[in-house]
Amino acid sequence: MFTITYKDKKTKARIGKLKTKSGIAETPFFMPVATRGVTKGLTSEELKQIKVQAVISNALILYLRNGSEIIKKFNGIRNFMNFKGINFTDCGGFQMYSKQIYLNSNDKGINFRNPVNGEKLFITPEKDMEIQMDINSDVAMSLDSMPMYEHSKKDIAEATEKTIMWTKRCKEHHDKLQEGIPKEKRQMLFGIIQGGIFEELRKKAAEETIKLDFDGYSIGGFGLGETIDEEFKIVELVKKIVPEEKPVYLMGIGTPVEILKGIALGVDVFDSRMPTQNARHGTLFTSKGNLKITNEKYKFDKSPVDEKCNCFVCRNYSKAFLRYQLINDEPTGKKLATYHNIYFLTKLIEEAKKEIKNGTFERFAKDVEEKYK
RNA sequence: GCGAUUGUAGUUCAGUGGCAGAACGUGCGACUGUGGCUCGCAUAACGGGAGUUCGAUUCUCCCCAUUCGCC
Repeated sequence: MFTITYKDKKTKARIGKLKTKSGIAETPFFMPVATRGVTKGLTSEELKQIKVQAVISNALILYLRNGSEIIKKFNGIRNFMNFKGINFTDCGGFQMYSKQIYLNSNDKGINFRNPVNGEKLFITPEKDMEIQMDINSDVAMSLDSMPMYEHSKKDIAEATEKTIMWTKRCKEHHDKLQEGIPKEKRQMLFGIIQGGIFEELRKKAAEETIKLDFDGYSIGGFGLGETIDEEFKIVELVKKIVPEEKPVYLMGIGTPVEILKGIALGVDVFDSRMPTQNARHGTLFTSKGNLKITNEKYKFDKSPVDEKCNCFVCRNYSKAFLRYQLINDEPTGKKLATYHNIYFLTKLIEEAKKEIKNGTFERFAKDVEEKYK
């Protein structure tokens, strides 16, 4: 299911192949978010053009508007959105972070308010597995209880315990739902490891989760206020516990610097709404660092967003054009900005892989980090 | 020409005899496992002149401009 093909000599970086029922993706890779079955602004054909290998949609959000029910009739999201790469689904535990829909939770599951019709929804680990099976993604996530960064250590410890409990229930129910399905046609399941920035909590969560033998392991709960050092100290710790031959997914992380730091520690999969959201709000990745395209200084600038970028936006459009469309809230401006940011990140990781094969990855990662300071 | 009306940020409008407000715009920033024509901060104004008053953007007069009506 996961094989490592190259290993960096100086860092823990590695290249691998993740084999799913819909095909193979080469790790490490970055997944744009496709929460409702679409990456805002981009068609599946454009994702293919950019060579995006995988996207991640959201089981809970899809369920709220009957998406999972509709998708089931299509035999899965692959047919529904016509994206022929790998489809991940997020369980929706992260939506405990959303004050708009989250109500409360207990040991059995999570109460959400469906904003569409005001209905109360109780999501249990079992229910969540069923929704993700309906969506028929290639890789599903176990349901976790999302701890808030600002919560007390006691609260985070409780959320971590609850997550471990739910993770077990997810695994058992998921196995049951797939009984009789040949292994190569099964949906994979990743277990989410929580624990905040506390080493002993993360350690315990990681140890308990790996006992259940998941197809991969997800590190959740970052990008919410902790420092980069706090974050990667924990990533390093979790990586020491997870067996080397299992893929590791650092959930929600998507800045160029953090992705490269993750790769250096042996993380294989990333996702984030940051590149798409930032694009819509006018912050673009470039080979020289972040560029705020809406700044007045680009008003008459005929040059492309990034001279070194080969994406179709940079080959065909000027900064002035992109700025003008973005400050006027033109959907096409947002689309082009999104295209560029996703292309940039995807390409960055492709370059990182070449550098790993060359044995020059460490230096490459340092250079990029310098530019994003 | 006569009568009336209104002049406050770039725009549309509040308001006050004693520090002048909003919205939108503009500028800058933020955004990390949903999302927003999102969020945060900043910017900037009393048409001109005279008078009354301790003090006028506010009251009075004149001028200029606006809008409406009438000839």
